[in-house]
Amino acid sequence: MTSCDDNYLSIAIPTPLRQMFDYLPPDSEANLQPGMRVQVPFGPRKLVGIIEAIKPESDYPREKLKKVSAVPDQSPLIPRDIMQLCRWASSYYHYSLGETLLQALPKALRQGKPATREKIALWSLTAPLDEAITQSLKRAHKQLKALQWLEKYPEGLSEPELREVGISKTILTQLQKKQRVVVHEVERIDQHFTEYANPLRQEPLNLNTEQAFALKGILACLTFHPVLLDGVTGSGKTEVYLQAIEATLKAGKQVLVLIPEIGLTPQTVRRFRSRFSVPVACLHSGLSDGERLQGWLAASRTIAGVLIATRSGIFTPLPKLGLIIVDEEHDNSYKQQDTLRYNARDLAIYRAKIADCPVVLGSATPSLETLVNARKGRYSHLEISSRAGHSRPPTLELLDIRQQILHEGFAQGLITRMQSTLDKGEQVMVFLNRRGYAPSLICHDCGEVMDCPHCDAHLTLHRTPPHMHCHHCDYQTAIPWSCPKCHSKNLQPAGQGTERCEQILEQIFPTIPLIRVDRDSTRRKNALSEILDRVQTGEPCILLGTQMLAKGHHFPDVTLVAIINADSGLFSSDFRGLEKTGQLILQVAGRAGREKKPGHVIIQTHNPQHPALQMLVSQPYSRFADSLMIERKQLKLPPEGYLALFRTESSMAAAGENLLKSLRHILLNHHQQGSVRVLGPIPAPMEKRQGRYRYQLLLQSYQRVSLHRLLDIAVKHLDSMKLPKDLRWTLDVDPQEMT
DNA sequence: AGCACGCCGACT
DNA sequence: GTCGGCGTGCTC
Repeated sequence: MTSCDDNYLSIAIPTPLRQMFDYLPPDSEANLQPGMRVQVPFGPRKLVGIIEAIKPESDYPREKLKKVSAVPDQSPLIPRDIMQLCRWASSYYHYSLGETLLQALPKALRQGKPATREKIALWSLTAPLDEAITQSLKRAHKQLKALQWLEKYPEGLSEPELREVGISKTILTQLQKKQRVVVHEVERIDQHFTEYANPLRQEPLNLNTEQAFALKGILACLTFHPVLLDGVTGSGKTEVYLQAIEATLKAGKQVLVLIPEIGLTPQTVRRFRSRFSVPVACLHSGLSDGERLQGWLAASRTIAGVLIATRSGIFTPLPKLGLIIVDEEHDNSYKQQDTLRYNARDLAIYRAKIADCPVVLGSATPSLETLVNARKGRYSHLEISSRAGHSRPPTLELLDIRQQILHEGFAQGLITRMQSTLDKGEQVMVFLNRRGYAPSLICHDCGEVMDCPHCDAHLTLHRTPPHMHCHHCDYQTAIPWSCPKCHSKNLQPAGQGTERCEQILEQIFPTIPLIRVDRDSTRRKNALSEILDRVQTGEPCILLGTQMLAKGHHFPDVTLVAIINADSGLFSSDFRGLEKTGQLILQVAGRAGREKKPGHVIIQTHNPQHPALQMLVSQPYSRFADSLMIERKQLKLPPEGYLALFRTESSMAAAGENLLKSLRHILLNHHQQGSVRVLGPIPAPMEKRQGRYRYQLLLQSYQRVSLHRLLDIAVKHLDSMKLPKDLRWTLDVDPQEMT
């Protein structure tokens, strides 16, 4: 409620200007509250803004104030807790509050569309499934699967829900033609999740001792407490999550589950939806703007009891929030790499504090940041060291390939092991973190390497379809006939990509089905889930792929995992390179094996004596992490020190460097006591990218507070400068990658 | 960041 | 004579 004195509205506007703008209330008698959406005239344009505060005075001359032109909603779209979260994010990441608040809303609302729930089309069976129908669809695998899902949900399923379980519109239309299914428009149910007699659809599984202990730890109290759930892959973390969610729902509270970008697979959603009868909403990049709005509304109106979302979901209102889960908390995709550069895992901690609820960070390979917090007692540390259902952990082995004859990157020893695994009727997974045919094309006569004209990077050679491709700026060109420098026709691919690997493996194992999984082979919608279905049949095959193989999926019939080029991760210019490599290797390793058939991992390396690799294969992850921590401590690097990185980008090579040089001077003048180190400016690891020159200035400190004080000064300084038109600067607090 | 205003070059 | 290049300045 606003008193009659409060006649000025402070409005957050989506502009990089770091200030609020005052407006007069609209003519209409609206119940105005902070967090409400407004439409305002702003210069020559009309913008959507958020009421940041209602106040009795304004510093701005009254006659110059403009009036709010419309108030589209009855109540705030940004509730108090989300406002608090955004204020914190805005100040911590030194980003405009207006832009922070607006990015917290789904695009449809940002664009001024009404916050209304639409009618939805629900699909359901025309008649119960019987033997005859099942028989008739014996060869139409997918159609039958669709009918089986619909049978379980007599109330009907929407298209997005069906898509999440791998059923496309095409399948539904086919079934509609056969009159097996019907579609009807219904009002969306506005039943709150608390009104379901039993939130469960399916009974929980039995927990082993460690799982039960972990669950108890999470539910020990329902007030704020962060928990690191440190469980090896296959230890049954998800079942612990599900039971913690169950308890939370039964207490009348909602749950937010954050998942890495590629982790939000149909299988994940399926698992949650089959367990719970209350609505499970989800938000991820595969949805349309309209679908995202509906998911957001279901969560913020307490219709959904559970929200599964990727990083931006951290900003979704959940009025009854009672538990946050961040799965695979070490995953890089929690860090936004542009605009507001937040880390959703870190925001999750703050949000749980606001909501006064438990927050679970789950991982088999926790980030060093989280491990330190656990060790210092800020988080409770719950470990699950054994795999659920008595399955044995995978064994890891370093394969020394020094002085060995390599068959296009494969050591003979590895090929032999692959053969014997396939002979046993088991599956093999080959992990290679490089797309394309070869990472470069080189002139055998003069040594010239084909480079991207816009970046300091080699062009990747692709064979299907044949072209040269820059993975940094998307530049594409035909494969050259001859060397542009010496005109020799002797151009040779150098190094291995997945396409080339595929070709080689087909030669070595001509009778074995080979399945390639990378961004190129899975571009088509549903391609990945079709591939995964095929692997699940258990027939012997070779699964070849990139990162995509490492996340979210489990391949129980894979018993041998080969990591082809582990070395590329060992000497990365980024200080987190080793940590990321170790996590990746263990994540890949964790994909394999089951109860009676444990997985074995072979890591090809030229550096078998590398201490980190040694540690990784012979010791638990925590020891590996310890060894990395020593170095971080010595170098003042996270988690022992805090970093902030200024980046510049300009088509003129010197412009950015000069800006950062002047910034450096300002900072050193303001800050002589030396608790913050200012390093640089230096060129970015890839100085030129997309035709622009990039520089960086690194700030490093043991004290977060003094670092942020200095950042305030720096940002104020940069804001006051007028910069050449194409010179951009950004600030990255707690940068994840220094690229 | 947009977007308008404004002041100089090659076109129907 | 006009369309349009992007410099500069403002946004309650």
